[in-house]
Amino acid sequence: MSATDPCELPADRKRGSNFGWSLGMVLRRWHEYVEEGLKDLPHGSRGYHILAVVVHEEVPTQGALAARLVIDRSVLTYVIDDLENAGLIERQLDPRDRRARRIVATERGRQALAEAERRVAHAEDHVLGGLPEEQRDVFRDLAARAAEAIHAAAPRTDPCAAVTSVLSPAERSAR
Amino acid sequence: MSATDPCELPADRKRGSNFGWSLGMVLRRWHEYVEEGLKDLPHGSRGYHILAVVVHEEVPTQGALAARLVIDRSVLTYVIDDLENAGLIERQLDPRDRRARRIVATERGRQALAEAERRVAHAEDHVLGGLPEEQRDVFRDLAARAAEAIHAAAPRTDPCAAVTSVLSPAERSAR
DNA sequence: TTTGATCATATGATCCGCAAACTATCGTCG
DNA sequence: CGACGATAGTTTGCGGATCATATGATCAAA
Repeated sequence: MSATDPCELPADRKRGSNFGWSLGMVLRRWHEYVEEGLKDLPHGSRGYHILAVVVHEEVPTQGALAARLVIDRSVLTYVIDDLENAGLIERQLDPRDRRARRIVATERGRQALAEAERRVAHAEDHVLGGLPEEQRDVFRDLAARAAEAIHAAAPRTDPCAAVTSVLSPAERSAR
Repeated sequence: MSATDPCELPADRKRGSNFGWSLGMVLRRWHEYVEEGLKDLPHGSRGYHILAVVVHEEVPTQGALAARLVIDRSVLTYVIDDLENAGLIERQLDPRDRRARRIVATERGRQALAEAERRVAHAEDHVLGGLPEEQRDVFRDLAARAAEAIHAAAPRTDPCAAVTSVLSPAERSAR
C-alpha cells in the first residue's frame, strides 16, 4: 500500500491524528521539569542548550551557534550575556576576524553542564515515565533523527502547495 | 581537553542531551506545515485540535474541553467564537445547567475536519519525511502514548524536589 | 579609499498566554 | 424564600517572549 497517498485516510489516524498535540504535551512537560531543575542556570533550558552545543561541538562563531540551534541572533546575545556573567562561558575575540566572537566554555561551564545533563536526564525519565524503559530510548532516538533530518533540510521547504481550501468556496467567500 | 574531539560524534551523548531541542524542532516544523495547510480554519492548528475533540469525543462542557486539551478556558472562548462564526460548531445551552455550553459540531464542521485531517496527515508525512516509513508510525505512537500518560498523570507532580543547585554555593551567592 | 557585505548588538513593535475581575447561574443552608 | 458561596464562561490587562529593523564595527574587494 502506498501510505504516502494523501487521499487515503488510514483508520487508526482518527484518534491518532493528534500528533502535534501529543508533541506539544510532551514538550510542555519536558519544559516544566527541566526548567524546574535548571533554574540556577541563567536562562534555564535555553542556556542549557547553548551551553551544551558550546561544550560538545565546535563553535565557529556566534551566528553559527544561532543557526545550529535555530534561534534568533538577538536572543542569543542576551542569553550569552548572562551565561558569561555567570562565568560559564567566555566571548573570545577572533584575531582573524574581529567582528566575530568565538564562544568557549569555562571549566565552571563544563562542570555546570555536566550537572545540568544529569538533571535533564533525570527529568526526561520523569517525563517519559509513562513509557516502558526501552521505548524511551527509542522515542528519544526517533525524535533526534527526525529533528536532525528537519534541520538538515532546507529551512523552509514548500509545504505541499498542492493543497486546496479546507472550507468550500462558498464558505470562503462568506468570510 | 582532548576529550572533545569535533570529528568524533558520540551518539549517546548527543542523544541524551538534546531531546527537548529535538522535540521543539519537530514540533516547530509540524506547526509550520500544519498552519500552512490549515490557514482557512479559524485558528489553524488550535481550531483543528478543538474541532477534532468536539467531533470525535463526547465532551460534556466547554470547561471539560479545555481540560481535555489542556488549554486555558479564556483562550477557548475566542477560538470557539470564531469557529462558531465560521459555522463549524455551535454553542448549545444545556437546559439542565444554563451556565454550561455544550459544544457540538455542525455538518460543515465535520466536513471541514475530515478535510483538515487529510491535510494534517499529509503535513505530518512531510515533517517526518526524514524517518523511514514504518518508524513514523512508531514515533507517532510513542508520542501519543507518552502524551496520554502525561495527561493522565497528576497535573503537576512535584518535579523531583531533591535536586540541588547546578552551580556551586559560591557561584550562587555571587549572583 | 570607498563600497557593499557580514557579525554582533540595541531598540521597538507585536503577539500570546495567563491571571484576575466580572457576569450569570447553580446548589445549599438558614 | 433568600442570601451566600461555588461554578461556567467571558472579558480585560499585564508581563514576557519573539521577531524585524536600525546601528556600529569590521572585513573583503574594486
